[in-house]
Amino acid sequence: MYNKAIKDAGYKLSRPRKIVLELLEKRHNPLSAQEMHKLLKGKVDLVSVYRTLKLFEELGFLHREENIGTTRFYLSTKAHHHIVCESCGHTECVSCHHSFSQISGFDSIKHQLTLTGVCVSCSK
Amino acid sequence: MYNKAIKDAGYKLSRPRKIVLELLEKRHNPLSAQEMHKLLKGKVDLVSVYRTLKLFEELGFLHREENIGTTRFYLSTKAHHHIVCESCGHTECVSCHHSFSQISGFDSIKHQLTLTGVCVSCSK
DNA sequence: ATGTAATTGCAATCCATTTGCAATTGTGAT
DNA sequence: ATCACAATTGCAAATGGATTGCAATTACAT
Repeated sequence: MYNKAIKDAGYKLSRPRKIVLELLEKRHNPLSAQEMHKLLKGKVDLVSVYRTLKLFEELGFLHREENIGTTRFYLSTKAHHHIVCESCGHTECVSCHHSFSQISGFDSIKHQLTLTGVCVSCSK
Repeated sequence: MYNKAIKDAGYKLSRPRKIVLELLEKRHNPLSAQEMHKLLKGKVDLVSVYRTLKLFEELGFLHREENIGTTRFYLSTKAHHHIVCESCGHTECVSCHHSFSQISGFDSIKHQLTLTGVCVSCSK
């Protein structure tokens, strides 16, 4: 569990951290800091949400996805991608089978893929 | 030329539009609004840069690329990708040969790829 | 139970981008 | 060329996401 990863890395398992982690585990789709803050109904300060997300990302089990306007975060042992419905926001995981490591003239290549479309229920 | 596209669409070929277009044509790598504003040394107001870019994008010959922190724009008849050096900002075009059209449950799929790395001269 | 360093919450700040509005300018008609 | 007027600009102010400073609080080792 991720609780353990936090403690093992020498960080306190504080109330905000437990609450944010719980939320992320319940809803396993990408969420923005603001969305989490709203969903938590004032239980955790927005600033603490940001700081918590930053820590989780550093610990390697939270990944970010830059969208238009905000950044969304999702819990996972490994980074992957998501396709987001433009109209209802529904997301689905898309496994990553792309390698960009052989682009000439560059080292340590990282990539981020943003996929958007219209889901079946919205296209009717 | 893009001048023609602006006029054909019924928009005025104003001084800021000419200047921004000229800059984008000269430097054919992605630039942020702020970078353009700086490069233009006060010749065009930052707000006008933003409005001009918005228009060019609507007209279809300017494309956006979301990076961490800012959005960069590049002139092209068709969208493609770029790899950006994390340390010096140097960019290079990467042609797009990915098809994501067959993801089940989604229509009208669009994608945006962000590639970052460290270029040869910076990795020394 | 206690001490203390880590962490929180609030306010204030930062930075990219957008909006309101009066002044200016491009363009088509005269 | 000049005119007339809508489109467009530039400034100032506002917005919105994210970050920072700091005093008060809290997790946790002892």
